Amino acid sequence: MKTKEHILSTALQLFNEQGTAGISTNHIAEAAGISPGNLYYHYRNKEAIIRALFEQLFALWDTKLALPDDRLPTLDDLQGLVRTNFEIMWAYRFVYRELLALLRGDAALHERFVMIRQRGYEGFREIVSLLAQSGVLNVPTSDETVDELADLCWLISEFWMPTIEINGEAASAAELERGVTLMLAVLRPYFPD
Amino acid sequence: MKTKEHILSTALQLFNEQGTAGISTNHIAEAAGISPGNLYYHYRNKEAIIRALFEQLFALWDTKLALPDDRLPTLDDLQGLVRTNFEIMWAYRFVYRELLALLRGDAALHERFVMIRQRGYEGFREIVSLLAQSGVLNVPTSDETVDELADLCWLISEFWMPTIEINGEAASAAELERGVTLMLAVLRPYFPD
DNA sequence: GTCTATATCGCGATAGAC
DNA sequence: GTCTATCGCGATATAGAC
Repeated sequence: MKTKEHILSTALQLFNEQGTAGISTNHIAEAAGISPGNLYYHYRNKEAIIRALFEQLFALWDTKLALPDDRLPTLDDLQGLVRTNFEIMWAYRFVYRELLALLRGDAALHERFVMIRQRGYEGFREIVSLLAQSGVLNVPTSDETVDELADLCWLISEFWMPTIEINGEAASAAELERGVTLMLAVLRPYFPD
Repeated sequence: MKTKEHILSTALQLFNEQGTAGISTNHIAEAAGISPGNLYYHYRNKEAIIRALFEQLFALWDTKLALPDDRLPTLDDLQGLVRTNFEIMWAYRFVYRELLALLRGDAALHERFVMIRQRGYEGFREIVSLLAQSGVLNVPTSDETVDELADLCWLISEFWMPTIEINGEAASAAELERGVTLMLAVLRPYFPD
């Protein structure tokens, strides 16, 4: 299984550097130091490689974005979640750079992505709701404000990195942290006292 | 100049429907009812067509997103701006669906996009600041909260449509309006009284 | 301005030897 | 599992006639 994983990590690097459109299976094979034929032995085609990378991303989301299950979440937990998400998204940055284009070409992947994403969003919604319940946020739990705040936090979590990447330079730690700041700015009016 | 414009509108439609990656110059020519050679007479290559479409988008932004210059802007103006922006982005929806990929392949376009976008952001920043000055928002004009609110409104304005498009269906009017709602939710805590 | 014809290229994918 | 060799295809781009 070593070659199979090597292909994936090579492809990830190339996709992150140059985008999926400019990278062919030949490029990946050459960069991985194997023959094109060998690549096709391990993966049906480029689409399969992209799918496998998405699955790695899904697995990371699944394992690293867990909520504490023994206590109520705090504001720090929420910030940590967003920071971790930024890290994961940076490692797989080609994904959100061309997400809609990638999903349009692969209906099965699209469906799966939407499902996974929905789970992630609901986790977010749950945290905000629990913060409201525990009084960290001064919002009635049943209020639609909870939904709005969750939507806003989610939007930042998903699209803050693409936003700063538009300017061209690599996303610096300081710029990413600005995203966390903005999320807190959204919530700040609801801090008690 | 009729053919030249016809090529553009045909390409726009195809790009919006199927993305730029899947559409070749041959496809565009065929859909436009002209020969491939003729297309190349009018445009150097596909990149040139994409650039021309970006220029159309820039022109729309420039003419349609103007602030009132005879009075202070209102909250309604801000909402109208975002709605208009949504309309424009929908007409050129292929752009934000694969923005970072498109810009990476064309340094000159990238530079120009960043400049135009910067102008747009500053206009936004200006509105929020004026809303603060005129007391529509209860925020000290010099406060960093103005920057945060401007950043948040801008993020919604740019990425709300891509967000809802992830779910796969065409962006409905109701879903787009939700973006306006979220922007108001960001500002609401700062409404006077 | 527009067409047809064509040259060149690289990609995706497979067959068959090792 | 891995390689070499190769086929077929479609995309880009140009030449030259009309």
